[in-house]
Amino acid sequence: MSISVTKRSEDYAKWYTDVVLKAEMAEYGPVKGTMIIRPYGYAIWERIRDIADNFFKETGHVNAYFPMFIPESYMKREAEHVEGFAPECAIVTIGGGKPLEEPLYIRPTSETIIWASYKKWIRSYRDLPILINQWANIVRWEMRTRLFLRTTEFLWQEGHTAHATAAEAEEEAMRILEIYRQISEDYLAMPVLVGRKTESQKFAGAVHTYAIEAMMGDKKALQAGTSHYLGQNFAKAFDVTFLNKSNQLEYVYATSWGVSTRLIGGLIMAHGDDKGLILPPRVAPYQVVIVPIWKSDAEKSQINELVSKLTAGLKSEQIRFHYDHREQETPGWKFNQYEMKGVPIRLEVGPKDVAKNQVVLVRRDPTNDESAGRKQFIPADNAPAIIKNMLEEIQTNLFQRAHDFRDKNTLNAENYDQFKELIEAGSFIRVFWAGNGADEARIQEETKATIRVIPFEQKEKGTCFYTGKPADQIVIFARAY
RNA sequence: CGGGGCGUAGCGCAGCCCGGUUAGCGCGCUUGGUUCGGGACCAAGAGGCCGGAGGUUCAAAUCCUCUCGCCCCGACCA
Repeated sequence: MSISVTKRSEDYAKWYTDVVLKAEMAEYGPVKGTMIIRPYGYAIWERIRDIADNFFKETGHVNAYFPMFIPESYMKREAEHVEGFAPECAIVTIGGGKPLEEPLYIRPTSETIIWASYKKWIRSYRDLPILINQWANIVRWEMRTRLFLRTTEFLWQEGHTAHATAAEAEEEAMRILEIYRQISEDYLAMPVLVGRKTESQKFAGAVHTYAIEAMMGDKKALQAGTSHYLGQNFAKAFDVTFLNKSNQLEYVYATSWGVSTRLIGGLIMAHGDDKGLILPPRVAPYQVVIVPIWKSDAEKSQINELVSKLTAGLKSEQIRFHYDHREQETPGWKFNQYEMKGVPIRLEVGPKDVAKNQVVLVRRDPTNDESAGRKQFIPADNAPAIIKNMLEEIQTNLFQRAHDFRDKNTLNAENYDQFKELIEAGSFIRVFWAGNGADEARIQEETKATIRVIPFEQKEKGTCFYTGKPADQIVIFARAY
């Protein structure tokens, strides 16, 4: 294990991989494109999972679990869906040593198997809505993989809801999108653009796809979560009807939505620096790490005494902490290690601190007042309260910095030449747009940039930068992960 | 699937062009001691059929052929 990571400015992709490996978040699995999520990385996922799960429960959703094997015939029911997913599916053809009568798809997403159940569950408008979420792993056979960002197997949650009206389903899709925005911005401190995807970018089988889109440290875009209004597409494919209040048979309206372990990749790239990870306090496995410094046994017991007072205070403030009293590592080694792991606040407790009843505090996040990485001395008795506030400050600071970075790197283009220049410099580009799918494909071909999102907030009208036609919407173009 | 790289100790690498007896280095690991406020030091150890198969040769980590795997860059995608 070398002692540092590749600099972000030297090779961003390498930096990213170095951080994932050296912060002990994940490592490569034996099969190409697979990933072993190590305890530290998994702890972050657990934070995200708990936060999301709470939001879902608060809005009336329940969890369930559907099988990972999907009969081939199910996959093929919805034409657009199978066309979109078939190329990236893994399929089981042998079971118990014998060829199977019907091949089994390993779920790339669970719409089909879930809607086969919904058909059995839904008779009347009184059975609606159904608001189910599942936490699961899924498999998509990607050609090009990267730890957390795109792996062959990944963890996610997928919500699948059934509604009596289009309006209600649309509302649901939007409600979830707003939850995703909050998770991303309020917890991961990762600012996102909220809006709709273009036809070419939408989910296979959806009527429309909504998404949150974030900017990474290299100014590329990351789709961080999607919420789909599926209309009656899956209800028709699986013949799921209900009797409405006027006793008429009608197809059910649907949504589906998901966020995945990709969020962890986003987290890394939104905040990390050349020393490694920087975690927002709200998702950090531990928000505070305490490193003792001692020489003699006498010092050791004094320090332990101070630390136990300290940790009692942290507990009562509900601050997650880790006391690293291992003696085989030196304090300096630990400092670097926890900076790599992005722990928001480090406390040092040594003999000098015992004498003054104080602790040394160092925060991980970059700050404008140059306190970043600088040691502050705080009274031990007030430490929990001070830390409590500082964690909030760190959370806000990280969001603000990421937000400023994105704004600074979001530029307008009036025409295609200007667009090409700006995209080379790497940034989000706001443009008036009146083009079609073919125009979008051509632009992608020529510049590698795609329409990331059509923001909901639309005020102005103008002239399309590409076609020159009058345009009533602004879209965001960028190169994406 | 196209282009590039890499497989030698747990990890990172050297050795390979120019074949030659016991295959090296750094980190990590073990034991003992000294250390500990920014990646400690000393001493003694453990650890490898050089990715796999075949060939050339008196002799192969090294040369040739085939093969497997992984990583990176491009076309598909959360």
